[in-house]
Amino acid sequence: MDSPVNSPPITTIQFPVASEDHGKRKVLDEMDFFSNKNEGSRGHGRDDDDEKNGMDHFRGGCDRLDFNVNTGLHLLTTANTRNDESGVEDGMPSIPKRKRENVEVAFLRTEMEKMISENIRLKELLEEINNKYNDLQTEALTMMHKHDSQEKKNEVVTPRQFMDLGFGGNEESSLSLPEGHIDVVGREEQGSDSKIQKLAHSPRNVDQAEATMRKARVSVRARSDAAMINDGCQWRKYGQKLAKGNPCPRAYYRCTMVTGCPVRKQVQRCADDKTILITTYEGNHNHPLPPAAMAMASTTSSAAKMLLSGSMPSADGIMNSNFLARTFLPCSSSMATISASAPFPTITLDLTQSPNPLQFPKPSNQSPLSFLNPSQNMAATSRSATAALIFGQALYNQSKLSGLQMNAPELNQGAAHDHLFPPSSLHQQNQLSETANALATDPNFTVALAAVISSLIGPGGPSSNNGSANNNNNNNDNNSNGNGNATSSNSSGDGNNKLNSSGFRVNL
DNA sequence: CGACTTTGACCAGCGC
DNA sequence: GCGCTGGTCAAAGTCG
Repeated sequence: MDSPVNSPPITTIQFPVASEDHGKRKVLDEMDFFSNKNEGSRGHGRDDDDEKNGMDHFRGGCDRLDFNVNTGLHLLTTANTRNDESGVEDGMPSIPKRKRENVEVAFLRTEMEKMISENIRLKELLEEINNKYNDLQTEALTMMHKHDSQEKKNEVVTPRQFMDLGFGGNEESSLSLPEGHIDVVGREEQGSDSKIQKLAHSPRNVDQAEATMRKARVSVRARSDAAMINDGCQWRKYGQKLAKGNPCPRAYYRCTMVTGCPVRKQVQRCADDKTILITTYEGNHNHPLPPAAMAMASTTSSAAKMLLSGSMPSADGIMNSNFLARTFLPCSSSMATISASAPFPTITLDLTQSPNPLQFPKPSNQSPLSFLNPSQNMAATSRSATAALIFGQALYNQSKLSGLQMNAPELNQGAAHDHLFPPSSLHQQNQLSETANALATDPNFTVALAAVISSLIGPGGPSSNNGSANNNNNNNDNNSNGNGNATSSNSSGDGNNKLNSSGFRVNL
């Protein structure tokens, strides 16, 4: 790689970042930008120590500059080098040169301070945006709770459902439940509350929480001819059952990426519409995931956290239908529902309907999610994963609000609104904007999105999707040999790089 | 031969 | 207590 023999010393010396190569090349000191210029003039009898002292002084105060503003330094150094050389060759005295250096140092310091202040300002701006976002969410949750509290009287909750949802699924979500959780939601009159609180604080809380977390389920409905949607994970089928009320068998899979991973999923076709594939996830991965698998994993994890963290509008676990849709996707409807009537708390992401999440541009005659990929041949399963990713991030943001919701002082005050949101388009736009903002600013979202796009694009573009997604055109619905899809967690490494050139960012 | 699927058996929870 | 149902296990079969 490096050819120290033939290359001129100055041109081969790069930024310190790249100087960790093996070989004889010396690891350059932090300020080799400046020392370079001396190498050319070394042996001229110049007072290098003075310069070095000056640079050391500068270095001592500006360590952080090395990598952050190296480009600027490089440019200045280049110019400076020329000036220095000319200064020496022109016989210019060394004192003005030092003055120039001092000016440069002062200039760089000023630049650095500017950057720091800019950084602080941006952080404050981000914080402000987040606060506004949280406020809006809190307001929405408050109104939702008021709305729910009215309906609560007519609904019956089984103790198990309440318990499952009452104390969070994991330690994090458990902690997010304030002590007055039950009081806040006005259910203290229920006899089971004390029992639940006792359970929540018992030594076995962690075990039970884990069990509860595992019980929380995320169901994804998507139209697909494939036997299984491609979520990037590796699954192994361990059972199949004919469930009651559905002629299509239900297949049971467990994650095999790591032995002992608790994540399982059930795949079953909808009885009413066999083109709809219902995939139900349960549990959280206990291992690192390939980027291609992060979409669905983040979705299930986020949804489960939201379910179990008590961020639901009512503590009894009954969430109004379409609450999520109205909260996060005000322009959509009925895309996400939570059901507490099932044996386990289940959130259902319905990706079969027409609403267009986040109002991405949607070409006509295409799937509502086809904005994610211009190719109509793209596997519907991958589109589902992408949409699920968006849902997941929204759910995650929702889950982070649980504490806010529970601590909202106005939570129990009388309800003045019958609707969750006033029919204000401005409100909706603000909320949508905040949601999109939160999505875009979350690095996890970016990473996961990159993973999804990489899985969509694949090494050879949309037509060469990775592994299983490309095989999803099989029309053998009842063929249980669905694990041809399982080994699809590859092609993720370079996929991230392809993201930058995919042009997908335009849609964001 | 190892990994995976198939499929009947087994178990636990729940309702009657 | 019994039966139903969902979920899991594990032996046998299949596949590359």
